[in-house]
Amino acid sequence: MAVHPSLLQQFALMRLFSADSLAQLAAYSSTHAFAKREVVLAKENPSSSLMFLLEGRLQAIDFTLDGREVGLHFIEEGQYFGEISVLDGLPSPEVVIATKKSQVVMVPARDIRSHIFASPQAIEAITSGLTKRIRDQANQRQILGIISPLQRICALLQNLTKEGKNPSLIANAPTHQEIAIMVNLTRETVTRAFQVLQSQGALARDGDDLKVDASKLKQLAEKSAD
Amino acid sequence: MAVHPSLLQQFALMRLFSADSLAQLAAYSSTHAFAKREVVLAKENPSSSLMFLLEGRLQAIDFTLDGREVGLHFIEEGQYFGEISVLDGLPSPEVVIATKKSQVVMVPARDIRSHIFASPQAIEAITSGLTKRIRDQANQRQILGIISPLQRICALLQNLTKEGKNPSLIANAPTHQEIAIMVNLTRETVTRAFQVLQSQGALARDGDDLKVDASKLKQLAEKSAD
DNA sequence: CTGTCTGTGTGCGCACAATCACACCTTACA
DNA sequence: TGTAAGGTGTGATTGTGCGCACACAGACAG
Repeated sequence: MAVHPSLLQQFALMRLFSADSLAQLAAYSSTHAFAKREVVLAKENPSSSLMFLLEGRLQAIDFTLDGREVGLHFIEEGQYFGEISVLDGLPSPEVVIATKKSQVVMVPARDIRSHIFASPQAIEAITSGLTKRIRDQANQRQILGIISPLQRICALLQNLTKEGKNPSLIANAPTHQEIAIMVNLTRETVTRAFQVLQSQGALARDGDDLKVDASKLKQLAEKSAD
Repeated sequence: MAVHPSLLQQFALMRLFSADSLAQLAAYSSTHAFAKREVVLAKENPSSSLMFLLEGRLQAIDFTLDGREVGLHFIEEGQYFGEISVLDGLPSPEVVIATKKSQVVMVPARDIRSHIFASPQAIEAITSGLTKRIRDQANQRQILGIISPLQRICALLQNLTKEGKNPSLIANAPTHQEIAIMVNLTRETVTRAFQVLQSQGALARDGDDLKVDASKLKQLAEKSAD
């Protein structure tokens, strides 16, 4: 329990609060370590917190009735999550799991909720975070409307390049399986699509990263007929 | 231009504002009529407004690169839409079209935005509206993870019954086509699935409405093997 | 250096939804 | 009342992603 206020200042959202508020929140916050594959946030979780990813990599997922995983989005270092429950007090709409060893800072919902609504800057930041989320989901939904698996994957890869700074590099590339559940495909189909992309020179592996040829990717994304 | 304040009071969100604010907003608001199929809100629309559906029925959709429609959600009488643009000032993430003759009330973004952030009740209502939207989208995404078309349709129908008050009736039932784009199927596949549901007694047409047997639907949704 | 575990590559057959084509039946409105 | 137009029903064909099976490579620990 209790972290140093400077830890919270690592995160853009928290920098919007006064030093007083920060100190107060820091007193109730805590850090937790998660091993790869571990569940960070479950759907039924009643004791909710606003969470910040200090280190590692997470994926928000859900499960269909028949037990299949569906991928919702990735969470990178510095991003926060769990806001939905904090804001409306309902159980989380998604499960968050660690795709690698991770460190998470948790700020209890009951402590931070009032601070958020009390600060004009904070509530603006939170709402614009929510609208971004809605835009991303709509965009992801649009990708699923594409018939061709290869094009779906291209579209997803384009999104991933946009999230990072470097448009020709995807750092800490997700596994084929992680990609597969994002675009409603099986791992095998992703593997096969990657073969094609690599043979076309649109994609290359570089250790944990993926090198991307943005223009070639765009071509393939637009028309698969070849 | 300029509507009567009592018109705005039709909508739950607007009742959170003071009489003064309402009168002010009403002065800048306007109503618009849309024919079936007409575009109510386009993606590029720069002059955004917060919009309220007074009468009729709308569907928020998007288009894939190859020109196919994807369905995002339905908008029923009394609901508002277009908040995303109003809040973050960016273009709309979706296209809204009228699925029947409709009446829409528009309140210009620049006028209402400050009122929203100034009222604690309003901003709470808006954020909980946003979180609901995110939950709905996540749920919809989960449905798309289901392999069996029939089960996908069952899951969607269950959602539609939850939205209305009567759990065994879907009023103003969408067309097969409108359903198809919601769950990534063709119109024909929806037609054929409906045959099955009707033969099982899980579904029955009643003019513009659909009668639903919730328990039978649930059974079918959980296991299609039959 | 051995064993285990996780991620990736690959072949093959089958189920099944997309696609195209057309017929039917309401509804709307000239 | 006639005449579109929009929505629905239906068959035949075909492409193709899924599923399963197994092989292989690298990482990591003991």
